[in-house]
Amino acid sequence: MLRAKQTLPKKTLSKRTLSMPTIKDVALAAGCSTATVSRALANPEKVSEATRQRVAHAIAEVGYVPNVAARNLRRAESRTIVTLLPDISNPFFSEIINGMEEVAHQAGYQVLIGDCERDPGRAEAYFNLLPTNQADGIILLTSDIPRALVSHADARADAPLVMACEFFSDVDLPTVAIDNYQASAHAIDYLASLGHARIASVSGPVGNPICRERTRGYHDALAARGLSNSARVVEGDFGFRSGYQQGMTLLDGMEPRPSAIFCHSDEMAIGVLKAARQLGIGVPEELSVVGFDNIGFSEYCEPELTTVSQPRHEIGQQAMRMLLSLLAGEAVVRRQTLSTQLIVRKSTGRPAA
Amino acid sequence: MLRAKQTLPKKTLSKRTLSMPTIKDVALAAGCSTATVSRALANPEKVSEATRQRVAHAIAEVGYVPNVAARNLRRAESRTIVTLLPDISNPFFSEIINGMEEVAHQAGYQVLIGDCERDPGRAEAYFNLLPTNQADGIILLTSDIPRALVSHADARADAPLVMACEFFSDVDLPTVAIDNYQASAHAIDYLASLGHARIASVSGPVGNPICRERTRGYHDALAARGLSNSARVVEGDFGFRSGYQQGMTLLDGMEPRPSAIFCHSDEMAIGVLKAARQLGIGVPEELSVVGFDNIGFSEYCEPELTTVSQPRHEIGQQAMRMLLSLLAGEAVVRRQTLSTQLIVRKSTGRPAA
DNA sequence: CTGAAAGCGCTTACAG
DNA sequence: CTGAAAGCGCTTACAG
Repeated sequence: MLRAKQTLPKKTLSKRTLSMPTIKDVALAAGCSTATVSRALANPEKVSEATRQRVAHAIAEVGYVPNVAARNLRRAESRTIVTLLPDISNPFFSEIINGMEEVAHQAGYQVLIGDCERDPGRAEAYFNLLPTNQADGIILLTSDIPRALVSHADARADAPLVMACEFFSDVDLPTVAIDNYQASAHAIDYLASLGHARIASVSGPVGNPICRERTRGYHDALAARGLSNSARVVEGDFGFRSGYQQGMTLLDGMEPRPSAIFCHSDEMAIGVLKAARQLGIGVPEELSVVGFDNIGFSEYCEPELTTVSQPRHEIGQQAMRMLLSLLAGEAVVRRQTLSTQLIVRKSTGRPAA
Repeated sequence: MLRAKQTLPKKTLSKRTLSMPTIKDVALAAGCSTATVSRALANPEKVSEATRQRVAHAIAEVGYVPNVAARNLRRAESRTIVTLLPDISNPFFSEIINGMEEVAHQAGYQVLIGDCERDPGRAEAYFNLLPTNQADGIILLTSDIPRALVSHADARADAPLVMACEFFSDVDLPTVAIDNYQASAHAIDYLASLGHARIASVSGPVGNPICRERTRGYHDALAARGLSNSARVVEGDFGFRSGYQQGMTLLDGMEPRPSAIFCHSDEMAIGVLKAARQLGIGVPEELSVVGFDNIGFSEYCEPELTTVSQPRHEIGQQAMRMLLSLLAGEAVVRRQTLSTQLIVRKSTGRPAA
């Protein structure tokens, strides 16, 4: 009888030949009820040693694999976490995602990556996975989503929502991030200590709270050095092109020209590098440039980029841990701040004399 | 009675207050059976106009959203496609993924991104989603998976498996890709036509079929020009660092030094650029460099990179269309070849006289 | 065109 | 420690 099971058509990827053994088959083979098989799997301590053994053998014998769809339906969960990000093509996010997947997989969860780039409707579509149990929680890597999706209620209740890197100015969600104010102030301070007196900045979108924080740090650090007069901030969108364009604005138009530029992303800093090159401005002799994020490319551009490094892998891990704790109904430190590091490479130096 | 429904606790993301209306609620409100509601949704042509109307109103009234888990269990499908890729941090893939998501979402499918980088066991884990209906199909963006996962049976049957960009040397899966042999030969030809006689190459992993194709194109193109004697291929892994290292090997060690280097990826080409810079070798005056893929960086490195562009968005779209056709049981053109384009920028020129 | 009923594969009080 | 039974929310022959 058990032998018969084994002569089933060989498993292949074609649907036709596919008919997976169910919990019923296991129960039959083990000589117990499906309830007991289920328990042996989910709560082994509630099943006698002997039964557990028989079930284990039976499972191996028939080649049983639980049907997750059925389990999820019954348990009203999906074991899926979605992470919403603004742009999947930005390599900044990939290491964060790796960190998230690491802890998710270990806990038996999947992560679904939701790219919101094109269309704000996508964020809503992903949020709609929650009430229908198609997703158990969401990690937001962007604050740029329709405001209506997130409310104060979500912040107060045990909503399965975690922010990573970013935050909302008006809703206090559980968050893991760096101290953007400090990191920015520190970069400016480093530039000032080198002797720079005209330090400009290419910000990310000004509506973005973390960019505001960074710009606040920028202004305060300048003020502390008595350099406020030379402050100049232009707005980019984190991408190469906007860095190039705004680099042109700052370097071609302004008089006197800034001797240093602090950018809110490496891509923009690399765009600034290109603008400088095109204008024949030497980096770092005539211009210092600082980026943000320490993406892989920052070591391979010319010159190698000085940049603020975030612990991306760890951010991903912590954010996922936080979310899983929330799902488990555990108490959670609602605000985790990880430390950054200024990585000094070749794009910064003393200003020309 | 219907009014009562509307005073349910306001929807929030917290699970506690969550109790979504089901098809039963709709049936009640519409005064018909659940079967009819189901039909009105799935096969409206089987339901009378009047009933359809009542159902539509009832759905709006109670705020019904189908429970996808239940539907999937019943239909034995998941409406999820997984795409396996070697390394999520490589920006080459993001545009392909965008293309896939575009057509998937339109057809009511999700795409689950499976990063296989770390651990070959991950590929197997993703394949295991198939027989349990947690995924309906797989698009492979890598050929570097355990051999046992894919067999001839899969190629012959209507297995829901599609290859994009890559292919297996011994299993003929439905594939959408470029002609790597031609694209490579064409790049070499371009270099030769510029006057280069010593053209080296930094290949991707030599076990990779597409790299073999490219190397074959490289050799044949050299042979056609009588340049076989100077052929030299070193192996990289597509990443920046290996490009830099192998660039050093080619430029620092060899005598006579190659005057042009063809790389199997932009990242490696950018690594070669860095090696040349460090050795004081001018590009393109003393060395021409060609990359592959036309990633975003390639326009922002110094000098801007000449590279082979693949229609990444379209590859993603076509691969997904092919897979959905397979799932629909439709006939499919099993081999789609999309065209490439050599984008000439600043990293190539005539060799020094 | 419509409804009653069975069933997808699991889990979980409940009773013993 | 174990089993019978109900139920998660849908879909789909089957019969009318």
